[in-house]
Amino acid sequence: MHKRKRSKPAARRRPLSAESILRVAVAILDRENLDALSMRRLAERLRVSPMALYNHVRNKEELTERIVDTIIGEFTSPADAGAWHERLRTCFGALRTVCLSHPNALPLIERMGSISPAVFRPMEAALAALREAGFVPLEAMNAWCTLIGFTMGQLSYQLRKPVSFDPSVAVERRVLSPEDFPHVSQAITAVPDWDFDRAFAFGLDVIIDGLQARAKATH
Amino acid sequence: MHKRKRSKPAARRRPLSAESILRVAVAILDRENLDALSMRRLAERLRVSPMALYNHVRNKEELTERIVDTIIGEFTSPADAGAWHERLRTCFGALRTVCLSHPNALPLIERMGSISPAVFRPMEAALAALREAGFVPLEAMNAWCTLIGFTMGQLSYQLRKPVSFDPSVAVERRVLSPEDFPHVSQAITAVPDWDFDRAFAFGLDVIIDGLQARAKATH
DNA sequence: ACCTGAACACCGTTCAAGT
DNA sequence: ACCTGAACACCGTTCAAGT
Repeated sequence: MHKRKRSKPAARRRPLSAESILRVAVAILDRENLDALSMRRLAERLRVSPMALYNHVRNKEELTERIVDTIIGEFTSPADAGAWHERLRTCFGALRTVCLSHPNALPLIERMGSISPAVFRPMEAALAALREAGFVPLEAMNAWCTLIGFTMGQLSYQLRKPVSFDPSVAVERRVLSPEDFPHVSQAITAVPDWDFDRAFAFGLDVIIDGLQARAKATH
Repeated sequence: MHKRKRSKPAARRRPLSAESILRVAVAILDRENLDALSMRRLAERLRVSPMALYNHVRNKEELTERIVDTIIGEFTSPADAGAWHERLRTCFGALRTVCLSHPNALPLIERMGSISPAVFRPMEAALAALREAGFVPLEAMNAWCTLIGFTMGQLSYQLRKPVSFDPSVAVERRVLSPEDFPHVSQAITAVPDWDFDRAFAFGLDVIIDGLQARAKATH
């Protein structure tokens, strides 16, 4: 018989590893969505029994934490050179870009309980810039908290199920009446082309201006 | 026989209604957690078959959106009087307090796709103050976006599974080495008593300072 | 109009068994 | 050391049936 060696088991991959599991998991997340990421479907994609995964990952929670690590691991710190406020801008801009490249992962990022170096790299870069600006540790931590809160909070809005959050569809559906919400109504007609990039740049400028004023005040 | 009228069916409540369902659902959320909020457990608490719920609520998604509406509905707008920056402060402070009183609901709030007046009340109050400050609609919207992003993003950090996010436990577990993360390490030893209320006040001040500078600049 | 039980198609995970 | 199938205890939801 002319069977080729081991050709039958239908493209049975190289031995399962935490890396391959993680790679396929992120692929499911990016190409489908969060609901599609179940242990059973993941195993199916890897052509393996669901229980095989548990040899490489303790449980689903550990899997999701490692996914978050992998994603945040894509962040690269800004160069040490340049003005501190410029470094802050590129730091949080880069973090935002990473998160935007994996939009379905945001709920996992927001709810991660993990501790890995990856998570602290943006923090380290930001604190370095803030200390250089002259802030004492407490101020630097408060400033970091302001910047990361703003960045992630904006992303949360941007990546929400979009149609329904758009205030203009609320107007169409009559739940937002111009009598009860004059300013909201006026704002959405006056700003028909909402741009999250522009809003992020605006907010970052506002915060950095506020920080700069404080940095000068204490010097 | 001395059966009391209808006393047997074990405290079978008044007829099921969307209100009673919502009330019990929020109770489960507040006293247990998000995982405990399933249609089946909710029905059990209401002493009713799971399917009975579907006479009052289209599906679980509609239920969670109505929960978010109820919670955000607890927000009360600040009075129209006072300086615009003070009104902003009380507005976002009040919103934050509401969210903090239902800590397990934050993931639902962050992922709501709902449109109801409740959701736009804080926005209306903030835009009113911002317009009074002299911002044109686009600026006012950008400023709103900055403030709400910051507020919700901070809450997301504050309400994370706490132990594991605390950087100091990362140090204990050796994943955060002082050599690789000098500034993070220094910051957490220098600031042992982290206070989210203080951090929120700091961030709000920074943002409002930045906005105030802009408001003056254009006048 | 409202509620029910049975059933379906999913979950994550334990366990005993195989190599 | 790694993988498997069967089983358990859950989900949300459909459907046909009851009042």
